[in-house]
Amino acid sequence: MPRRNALAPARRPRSQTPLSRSRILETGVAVADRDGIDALSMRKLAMQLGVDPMSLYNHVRDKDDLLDGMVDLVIGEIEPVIDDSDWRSSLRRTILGARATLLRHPWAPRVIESRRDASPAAMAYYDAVLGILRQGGFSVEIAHHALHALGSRALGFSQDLFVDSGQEVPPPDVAAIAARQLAQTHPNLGEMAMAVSHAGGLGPCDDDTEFNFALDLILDGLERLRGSDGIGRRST
Amino acid sequence: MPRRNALAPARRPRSQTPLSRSRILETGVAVADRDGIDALSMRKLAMQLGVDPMSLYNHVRDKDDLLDGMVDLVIGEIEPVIDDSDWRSSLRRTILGARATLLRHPWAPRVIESRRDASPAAMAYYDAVLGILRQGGFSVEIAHHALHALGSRALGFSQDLFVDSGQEVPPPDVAAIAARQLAQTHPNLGEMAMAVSHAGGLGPCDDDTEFNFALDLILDGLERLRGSDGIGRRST
DNA sequence: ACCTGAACACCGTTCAAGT
DNA sequence: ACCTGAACACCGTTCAAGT
Repeated sequence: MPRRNALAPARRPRSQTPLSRSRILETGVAVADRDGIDALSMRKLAMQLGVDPMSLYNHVRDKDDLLDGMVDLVIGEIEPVIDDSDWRSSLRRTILGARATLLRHPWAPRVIESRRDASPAAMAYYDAVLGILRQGGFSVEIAHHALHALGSRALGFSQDLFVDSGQEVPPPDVAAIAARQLAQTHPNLGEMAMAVSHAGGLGPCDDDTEFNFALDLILDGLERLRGSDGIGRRST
Repeated sequence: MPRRNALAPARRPRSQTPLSRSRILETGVAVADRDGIDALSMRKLAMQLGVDPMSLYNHVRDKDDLLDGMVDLVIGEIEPVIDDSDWRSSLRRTILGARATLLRHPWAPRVIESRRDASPAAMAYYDAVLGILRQGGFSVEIAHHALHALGSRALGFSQDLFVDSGQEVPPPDVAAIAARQLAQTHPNLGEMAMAVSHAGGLGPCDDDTEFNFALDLILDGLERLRGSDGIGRRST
């Protein structure tokens, strides 16, 4: 908790410390962490800093530049794990570390996906990930494919479509009824809903479990391609 | 091209055909296809329909409801391929079909990711995908994991972080210089940039190639788990 | 050099009034 | 029942003026 006053209500119209790009970015991250990214407007950020909205534009080109900087700050928090003994555990621990970081900034995934170019911190991170793969014996080509195959998972998140997070877990009996009704129109979804929760009802999925399952699936697949040159893949 | 007048400039202040939810949704899709999703405002959509902005609210709860409906329309275009002989090719062809559909609506992935709940069409699609897996011999548990592991890929897209699409391809000599300069600060990225394009320079990645690589990697991994109950997975 | 006030051109949406 | 005009409460950003 380094930024002591970042979240305190702006009591004085003037700020005591002079405005700076990094102060703006840090406050932006703090506001987004607290209120969500939709609540982050240039005007509100300025108010938080005790400053006129237009003053921000002396340190930040526009809102996109602000978001670029915030993303860079967050990705910069990630610390790649380099453990020369084993590419697989190095990469796995690195990615789970990235995941832990991004979980502290729930708004980050969506903003990261909307960026056009990789920020300096993202470049450094990807360079480290590539380094782990090359060190582990992957060809340049396969390492490149691997990065694409991991996609956002390389940074520790997966855009879960139609997420049920934030939805409350219904009591088992209600869930069972819902699942049965669902099965009438969508038998396979209904069956799944029935089976997903141990109680036999429709419960929310465990994000961490699913993330780890998919990550291991991909890492296993990559291990099988290690040492090959990436040529001659089957296409069914 | 069924909607003859959907894109014609609104010549008359009144529309001849009465407003309806489906006419609004179809026009919304058409406008987003043509101008991008950022250009789609309630006001602009109303103008396109030759109608007062507020009239839309008689058929659509709010903008989120509009986007929900547009997503439902697009996902409804996808036709799952059911070929009982082989789960793998059924699923593969289904997903590549979804991909072809979404490529016609470049705005859709981002909007899909922002939806809270699965639309009716999405429910039907996922039910079909689950059906393919169950028919193919997967346990409910593994089929469920598979859906999560596929993530957005089940719908035919992968959110490529920091995409270089839309960027022009530099001439080989310029690319080579850029790659060499990149290598000074980021050796592994530089090496990759050097190797990616056949000409030895930094070129844009082939989205289709990468999508297929990752899809096959996942399908291969799933095939290996087929028939198991999903219990007893290793965690490194 | 940095900050600011007023202003511009947009948003989504409410609400009361029309037909 | 459906449509509308005016209005509200927001946006990001330009620009000329201040210090």
